Amino acid sequence: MIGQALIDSVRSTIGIAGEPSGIRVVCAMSGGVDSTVTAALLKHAGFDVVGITLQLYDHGEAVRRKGACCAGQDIHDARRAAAALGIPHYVLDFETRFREAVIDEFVTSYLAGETPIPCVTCNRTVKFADLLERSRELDATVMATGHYAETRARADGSGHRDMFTPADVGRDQSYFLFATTQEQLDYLRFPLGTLTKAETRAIAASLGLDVAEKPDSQDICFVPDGKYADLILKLRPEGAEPGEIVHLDGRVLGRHEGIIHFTIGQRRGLGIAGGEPLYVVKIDAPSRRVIVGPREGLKQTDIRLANLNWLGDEPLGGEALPVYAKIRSARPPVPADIRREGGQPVVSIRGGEYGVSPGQACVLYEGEGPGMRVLGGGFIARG
RNA sequence: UGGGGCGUCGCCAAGCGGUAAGGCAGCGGAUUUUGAUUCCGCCAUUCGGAGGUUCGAUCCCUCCCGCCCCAG
Repeated sequence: MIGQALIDSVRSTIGIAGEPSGIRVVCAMSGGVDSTVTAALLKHAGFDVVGITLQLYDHGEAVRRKGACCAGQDIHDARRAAAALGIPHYVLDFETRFREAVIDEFVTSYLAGETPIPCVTCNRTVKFADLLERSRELDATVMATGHYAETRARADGSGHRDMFTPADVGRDQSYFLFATTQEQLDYLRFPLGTLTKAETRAIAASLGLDVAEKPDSQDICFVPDGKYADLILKLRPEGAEPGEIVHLDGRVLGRHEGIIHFTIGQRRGLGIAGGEPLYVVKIDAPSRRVIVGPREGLKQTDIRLANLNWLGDEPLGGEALPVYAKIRSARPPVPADIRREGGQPVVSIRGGEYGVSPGQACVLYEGEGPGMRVLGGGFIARG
């Protein structure tokens, strides 16, 4: 059952004055628990909900996969959930767009010796650009997704919204949302941001949703069995160019079957036994070399960012601004300073960080602890 | 073929008479809307080979095999 308090919370999250039935909300439905509950909450709160599911990649091989999304079984789940909720539902074929914007970039990035983060790419292109445009075409006032993050209207009456980390810190997905522009943020809503995952599941169960027990998604959605390298090799066989594994001190320790198999900070899979564990410290794409060294060799303080999405109140200048920076999804933000240096944003991690991988995201926060404001972020650049 | 040293899991390495530590690598699992990291678990009935001494040997003795070093 859904109580009045929860309904009020959902209405508050949407934050649009007026009768809910007169407010159209497009809800992105992946077929998973989170987005299904999001749609259900919106419906129960009285909004004019339209469900949209994107078909993103080949639906043949992913039909029975656990933890996938946006293909095969998940689309059926979404459609069925929408029918059960009594809301209109559309499935949009975004396969071509997804392939060009997300998969191709993913492959190119790995071949360049970087470690891409496709979830961010997908959010900033397919979901929050293309899908959002469709949502506007459908005359929706806002678009909602099942992400765990919060947005709130800015108190200055500007109509803009700020993004914050969610109530369930363990499920914080702000790391994957850093590239959301101010304009997109103003249009987006994340109704689950005030709930915990456990509460979401409980709501799904109490509403008798079929997806209540569905496993969480994990791994890269478009990679069938976790073997992302197989996908790259299928599309670009040259990714299998072997190369040398070289120690920081210059010794050649062995060979590898392609730089696409490695990411900075990686320890396992090197197949090299020594006195102490070795980590990938650097990947040199042109020479196909994978440089390894002790853990201490991973330490880095200055990080240059590419494609900065800045959500702060004041423009970022040459003066250092204290922030908290998060360079990987499963680690808390750490104290840092950000400034522009010759136009390019540079983040200085005060205590240094280990395993800074080009291609990954460096997300910036204001303050620390629960409910941190997201100041945007950028992709970690090489060098 | 004079002298000395060494040979223990794929790699490194303890044990030196009482019934095989540990690290690395590997494998499996947990965690994770990316890749990683991290954590947990597994991983030598056997100590180069053959004999001998002993209640009992990887540890002592003998011989053989294979490396390494110093001399030549």
